[in-house]
Amino acid sequence: MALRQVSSKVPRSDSAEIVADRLHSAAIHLLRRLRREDDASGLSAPRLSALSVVVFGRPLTIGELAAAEQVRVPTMSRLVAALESAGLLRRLPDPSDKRIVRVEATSAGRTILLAGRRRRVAALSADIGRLTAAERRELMNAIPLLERLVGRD
Amino acid sequence: MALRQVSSKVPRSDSAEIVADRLHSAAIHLLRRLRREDDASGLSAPRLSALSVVVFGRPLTIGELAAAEQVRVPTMSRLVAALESAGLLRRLPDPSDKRIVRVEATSAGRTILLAGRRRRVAALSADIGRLTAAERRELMNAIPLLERLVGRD
DNA sequence: TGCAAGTAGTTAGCTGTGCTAACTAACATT
DNA sequence: AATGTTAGTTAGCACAGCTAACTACTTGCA
Repeated sequence: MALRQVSSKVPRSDSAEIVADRLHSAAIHLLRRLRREDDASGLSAPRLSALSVVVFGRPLTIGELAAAEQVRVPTMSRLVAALESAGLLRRLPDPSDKRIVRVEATSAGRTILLAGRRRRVAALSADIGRLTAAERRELMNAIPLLERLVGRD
Repeated sequence: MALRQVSSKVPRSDSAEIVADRLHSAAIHLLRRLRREDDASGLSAPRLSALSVVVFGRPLTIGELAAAEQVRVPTMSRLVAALESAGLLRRLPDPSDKRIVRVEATSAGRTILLAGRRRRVAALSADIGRLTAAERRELMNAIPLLERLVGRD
C-alpha cells in the first residue's frame, strides 16, 4: 500500500494524509451530529439502519440483511425479531424453500423510517442552507469524489 | 427550520436536501470503511476514541472526558478503568482537590493510538492517492466547508 | 431411495457500552 | 459545625455485537 505524491517529510497541504485525516474527523462529527436526530425516532441506530435497508430494497433474507449491515446472522436475527414485534416489518415465508425467511417493511415501518430520514436530512440541510451558493456548489462537486472514495466496498 | 433555495417539487441538483442526503450516506460508508482498520488495534471504538482525546489533549478530568465523548460520567468512568488496567492511561490525583481525577496517556497508550491512526489514515490516503491531482484539490476545497458544517457543536 | 453433508435461521450465553439511580468522598457556604 | 454541592464510583438494567451449538430444511450422491 505505497503512497504516491508523498516523498518529503513535511507533507504538502493537499497531501493525501492531510486530506484523509481531516476527512476522517469531519465524518465522525457529521454522523455524531445526525445521530441526535435519529434519537427522536425512538429506534436505536442498528434497528433504524436495518429497517432502512428493508424499506429501500426488495424483501431480503436474514442472511442478506446481515451482510448488508455487516453484522453476523444471529445479530440480525435478533434485530429482525425486535423490529417485527414492534410492527415495523414482517416475515414472508419462501414458498420453495422453507428454511428461508424474507423480510419486508410494514407501512408503519416505512412511515417511521421516512419521518426519521426527513428529520435527519432537514437538520443537515439547514446547516447547508447557511452556506453561500458558491460554497454549496463546491461541496456538491466534492460529493461524487467522496462517493468514489468509499464505493470500493 | 425553514429551508432556503427549495421551492419547487423537483429539487435542483445542488439543493440542500440532495447534498445532505448524499453527504450522510458518504459519511456512513467512509466510517464503516475506516472502522475495519481500527479493529487491528485490538481496542473497541469507544476506547480508541476516548484514548485519542487523552493522547491529543492535556490531562483531562473524567467529567471533561465524558463531555468530550458525549457520554455520561459513569460510562466514561468505566472506559477509563478499562484503559487504565490495559496500561494505556493513568490517573493523576489533583493536589488541591481530592475529588478530581485527571487522566493522561501512558507511552504505551500513545504508541497504540498513533499506530492505529497511522493505519487508518494510510487506508484513506491510499484511496485518495488514486484520485487525480485536480480531484484531490477539489476534495481539499470542500473539507473546510465540511468542517464549518459540523463545527457548530 | 436413503443417508450424509450443507445451508438458513434461531437460541443460549458471553462481553462491552450506553443509561439512571444511588452511593461515597471531598469541597464550599453560611 | 451543618448543609448543600460536586466529582467520581458502584450497581443494575437494556441492547447489540460475537461464537457455539442446535433445529429444520434442502441437496447430492452412492
